[in-house]
Amino acid sequence: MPSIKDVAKLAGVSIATVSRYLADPESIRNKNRARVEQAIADTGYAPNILAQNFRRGRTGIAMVVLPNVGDPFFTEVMRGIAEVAGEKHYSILIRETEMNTLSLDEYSDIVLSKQADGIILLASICPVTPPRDRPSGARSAPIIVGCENVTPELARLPAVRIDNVAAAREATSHLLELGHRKIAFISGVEGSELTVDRERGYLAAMAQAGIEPLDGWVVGGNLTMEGARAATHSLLEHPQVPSAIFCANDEMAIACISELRASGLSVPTDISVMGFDDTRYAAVTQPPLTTIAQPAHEIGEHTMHMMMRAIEGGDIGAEVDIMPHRLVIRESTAKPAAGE
Amino acid sequence: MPSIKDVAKLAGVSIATVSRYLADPESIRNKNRARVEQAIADTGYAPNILAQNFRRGRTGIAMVVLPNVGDPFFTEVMRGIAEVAGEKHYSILIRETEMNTLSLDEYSDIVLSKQADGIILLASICPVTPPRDRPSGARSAPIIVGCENVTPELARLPAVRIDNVAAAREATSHLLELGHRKIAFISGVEGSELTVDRERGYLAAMAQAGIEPLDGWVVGGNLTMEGARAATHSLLEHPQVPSAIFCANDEMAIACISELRASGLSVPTDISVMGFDDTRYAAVTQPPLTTIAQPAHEIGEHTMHMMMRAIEGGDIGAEVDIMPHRLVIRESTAKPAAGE
DNA sequence: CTGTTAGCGCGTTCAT
DNA sequence: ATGAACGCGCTAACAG
Repeated sequence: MPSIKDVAKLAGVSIATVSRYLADPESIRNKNRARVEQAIADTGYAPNILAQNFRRGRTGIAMVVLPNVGDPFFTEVMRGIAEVAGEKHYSILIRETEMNTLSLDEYSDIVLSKQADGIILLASICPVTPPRDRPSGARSAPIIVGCENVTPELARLPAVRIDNVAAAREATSHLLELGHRKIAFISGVEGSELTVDRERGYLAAMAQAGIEPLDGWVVGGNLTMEGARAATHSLLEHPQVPSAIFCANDEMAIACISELRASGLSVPTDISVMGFDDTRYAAVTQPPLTTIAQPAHEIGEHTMHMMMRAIEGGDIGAEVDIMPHRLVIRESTAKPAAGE
Repeated sequence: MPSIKDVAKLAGVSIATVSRYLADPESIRNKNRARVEQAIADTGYAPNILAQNFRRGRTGIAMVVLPNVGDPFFTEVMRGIAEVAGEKHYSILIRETEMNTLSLDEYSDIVLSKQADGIILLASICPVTPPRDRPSGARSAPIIVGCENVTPELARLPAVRIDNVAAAREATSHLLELGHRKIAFISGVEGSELTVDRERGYLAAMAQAGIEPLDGWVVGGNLTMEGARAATHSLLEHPQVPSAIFCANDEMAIACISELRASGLSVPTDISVMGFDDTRYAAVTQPPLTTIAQPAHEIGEHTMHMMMRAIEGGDIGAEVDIMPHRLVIRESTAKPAAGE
């Protein structure tokens, strides 16, 4: 592994000249540039990024923490992140947290120990660990919340997301306008603000229509297929089986429909199902899913832009970037069956 | 940001002692250990991983290169990789290549420049760039092929995958046994061995049944939904519309079914559709998908294990780890309609 | 424009 | 068991 020193020696210049060439080839004399280029070719030299990063005190890595890499919505957000990251030669490091939630302090340690320059939280749960007392002068690490605010503690962090309350309210209203009154809600991960917000929107719409959801109509689904299956079952065993089910994401809606079908029910004839996210599966599901579209890719792009501004020194305070959402009506929702 | 020096000063010991404590807390005297621990707590010290890596000459990162992060099959492989990586404190860096294929040399540079300790190629295309002449003594970087062999040039690389030829042959045979004779194949990415292998399996089964596929029955789908849509269209416009379509992955099968439905055809009554991968969507699709199951998670685990062995010095040669596959019959395939 | 020098934080000899 | 000193590869300050 040739180092900058080998190149310098071979080219007959100092290592500083080579270093300058690397930073800006135009900054050295033509004559030397030619020799350096030749030496680089001859030695097969590639700069040691480890050393570069060490010297610069930065990693060029943004860490993305999310509950579930498999969710197509998150995937699309990640794509947006990766796209703008790539332009600026950042890499992104994915960390799937699933249930082992880290505290904010642990995330800070990650940045402080230079594993990453900053952290993007995608709808992940941060337990309510009170920030440890830090020695004075410890700058907090750049942390940006993508998609959703999570625990209340994070509410003051910079974020890029849609207005979940409003979106969930619109979704519920759509069902209401169709004539449904027995509307259930399969929520997300216990304790996440994302869930709280969407549930709040659901409850608000119901309240506005003068309906009080029965006990058992709001059930946790963990944003996963497995969770949604169990939730759907419990809904079907409810004394008042709902005529419409609003799922907090598409993933659950797909599993919900599958489960309904397995129970001999047809969608939307017997039960309407509504999703959230508008992932690429929403349109190909049978029946195609009525859902709330989020601009996933753009959310990712905005998040990473904000992150880079934060890394590169700008204090971005607690800026919150609210992105637009959109109700997409397809075929999984319809008027309730007569008699409902 | 406190450094090891600050801790040493506060504890009244040398930095070497602190360094030893970090490597093995038992290796220093009780008295000193207590003082070091206290000093670490007081300063809020966390080792600078950038410096550690620089010193050790390794990144602790494995780079995963794949064409499409959104594909649930790859996602599951990545999960397997990440799982075993995490146990050994490796991180994984995802690089989506889409169409901008890198040459093997460029991958080598990535490792040589210490962006990563090794590279895992997941069904990505490597263009046929002849390896650049390297100065003597340049060790080749650890590269492992997960899932599929890609270009013929990579055939000699260590790999973890199923027997794609055999699997595709079984899939096709299943259709044949049902009574189909007009069987089409929507293949993957042009130029990838993965495609070649599955196509070879398809052709072998057809040949064995004494059928020669018509021109236009084998059409590229790029492994994406968009590609599959177009491919399905072209199949429907074929003078001899097939009675069964074998898709090289589930993603395409799902889009294919959706497209068929949009054209007023029903699956499997009018046309049978067969997938490949058995992702988690396969079971919830309507109708549930007949497909070939690959042990995605295990493929990921094996791949990462192999990678770690390679990084940690063992020469693993061109070891190939063939994993088992399984035909999963669900409801998207059936006997052809009468008259076919 | 170029070379010399210092030092980033850590692991690792060598002494002691 | 511990401390002093060196160097990993590179960039940045300064002097020329």
